[in-house]
Amino acid sequence: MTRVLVVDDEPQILRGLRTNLVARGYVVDTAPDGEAALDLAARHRPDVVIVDLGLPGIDGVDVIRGLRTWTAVPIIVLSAREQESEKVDALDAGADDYVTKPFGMGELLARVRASERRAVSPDAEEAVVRTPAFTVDLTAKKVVAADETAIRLTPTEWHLVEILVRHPGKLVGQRQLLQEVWGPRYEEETNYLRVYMAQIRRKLEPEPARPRFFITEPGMGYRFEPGG
Amino acid sequence: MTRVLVVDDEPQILRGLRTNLVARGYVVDTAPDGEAALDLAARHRPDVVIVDLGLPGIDGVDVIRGLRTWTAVPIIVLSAREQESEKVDALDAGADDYVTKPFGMGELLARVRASERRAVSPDAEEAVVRTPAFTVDLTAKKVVAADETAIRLTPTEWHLVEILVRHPGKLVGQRQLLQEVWGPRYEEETNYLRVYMAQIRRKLEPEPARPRFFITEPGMGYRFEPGG
DNA sequence: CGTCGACGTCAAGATCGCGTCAAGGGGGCT
DNA sequence: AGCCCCCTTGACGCGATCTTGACGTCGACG
Repeated sequence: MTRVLVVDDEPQILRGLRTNLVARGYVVDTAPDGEAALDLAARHRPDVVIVDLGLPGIDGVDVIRGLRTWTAVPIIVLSAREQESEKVDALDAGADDYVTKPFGMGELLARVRASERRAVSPDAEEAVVRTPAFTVDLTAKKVVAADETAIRLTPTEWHLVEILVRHPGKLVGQRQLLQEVWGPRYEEETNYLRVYMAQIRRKLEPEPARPRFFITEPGMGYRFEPGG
Repeated sequence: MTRVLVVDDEPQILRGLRTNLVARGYVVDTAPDGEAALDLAARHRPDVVIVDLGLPGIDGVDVIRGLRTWTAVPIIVLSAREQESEKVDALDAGADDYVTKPFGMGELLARVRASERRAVSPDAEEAVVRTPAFTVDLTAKKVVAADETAIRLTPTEWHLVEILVRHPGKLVGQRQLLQEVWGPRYEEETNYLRVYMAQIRRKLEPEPARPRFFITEPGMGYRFEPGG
């Protein structure tokens, strides 16, 4: 399941893209302006972002910069402007691709596929992490306890678990966690981390009061220890 | 140093691209056809490949397929053909980007930069410093004793250890330590250093009273000696 | 031999960060 | 429209960590 965020101020284009993408099996979010786009991106964590440069309010290039402060998600730019300086600015701000309107839907879809392929390929291996108490399947986005029962995680819980599990043994700073899960404006809300780490431990740790796998490093961050 | 492989059958374009890329500090290989391209790619392992679709002999799309059998190197396609089906084929064969001729050099360079940026980010190097008594993992922010037991450091302790370990064998002034850990207003508080160095030695030195690794240079600062 | 400066040690109070609980509100699904 | 789940937010207690001061030790130097 690939989630695509489309940002454009023209309702027709938005509708056209949504229809085509949904028909290909994508899950689609749409945003009419930059504000909504940044907000949605932080909450829904799209796998690909398609953004129009000519937006009301925040400029498209600034949307790209805003995203790039905290995520490496592939960004495809749409634009009616042919000027080379526009393209260079958008690409150097962190965009991955640039398509000029009018564009063919087939081409755009092919570029989306290329973006997906790039993002998924590096970690295709070893998508399952096992511990003595539970198993995390990163591609299926599932957690299974040692006794084979499935464990349900909320989106936010999963997001945290995913980040920690992808860096086994490494300390992940609270800033980084907050930024990646909630967005760059939440770097100070260490409260969230405490609440959610407690919930995660309740669901995954044999003894939530004595964490073996999700270790707190006071004042610094959290660490996932696969060995326990 | 980034190595770029340019594949095109028109000598002028080849020369133009080489000149521009070399001027930007890239190392450039050129190939006039697909055979030479695949051969050069295998031998020189480029970081980015720029390939023209209209090649004599092997088709450009087949060059892409050939590369994709063994490498994930970013591939940028150049082409005079505007047809959408061409673009879709090239992208689905594994290309990352597609630029139609005539193209602006600034745009192409920006797309090369975008490719580079994507490729470099996922690689995080391991920074580990070993001594006979303990091992410091700078990326995981972890210290392990010689007997494999983990050693817990507080944030301040870790900060000090990190600075010293990153300058092995070198003397680090007390001013510098105080400034980096506590801030510029604490440059005179050499007390702090004494307290924390004592704690660090208690945790890491086999004989805290006779430091082997964290050496005091009276009146000047401290030094980390990996050999002990 | 005495003094002085710098360092190591220790202990106690203040502060900070963490885990926990619970209530409120909003959005999605039926 | 109603319900339920999830996210947000605040308060509280406890333990760990930081800060701070005092004291002992050692070596250099006069």
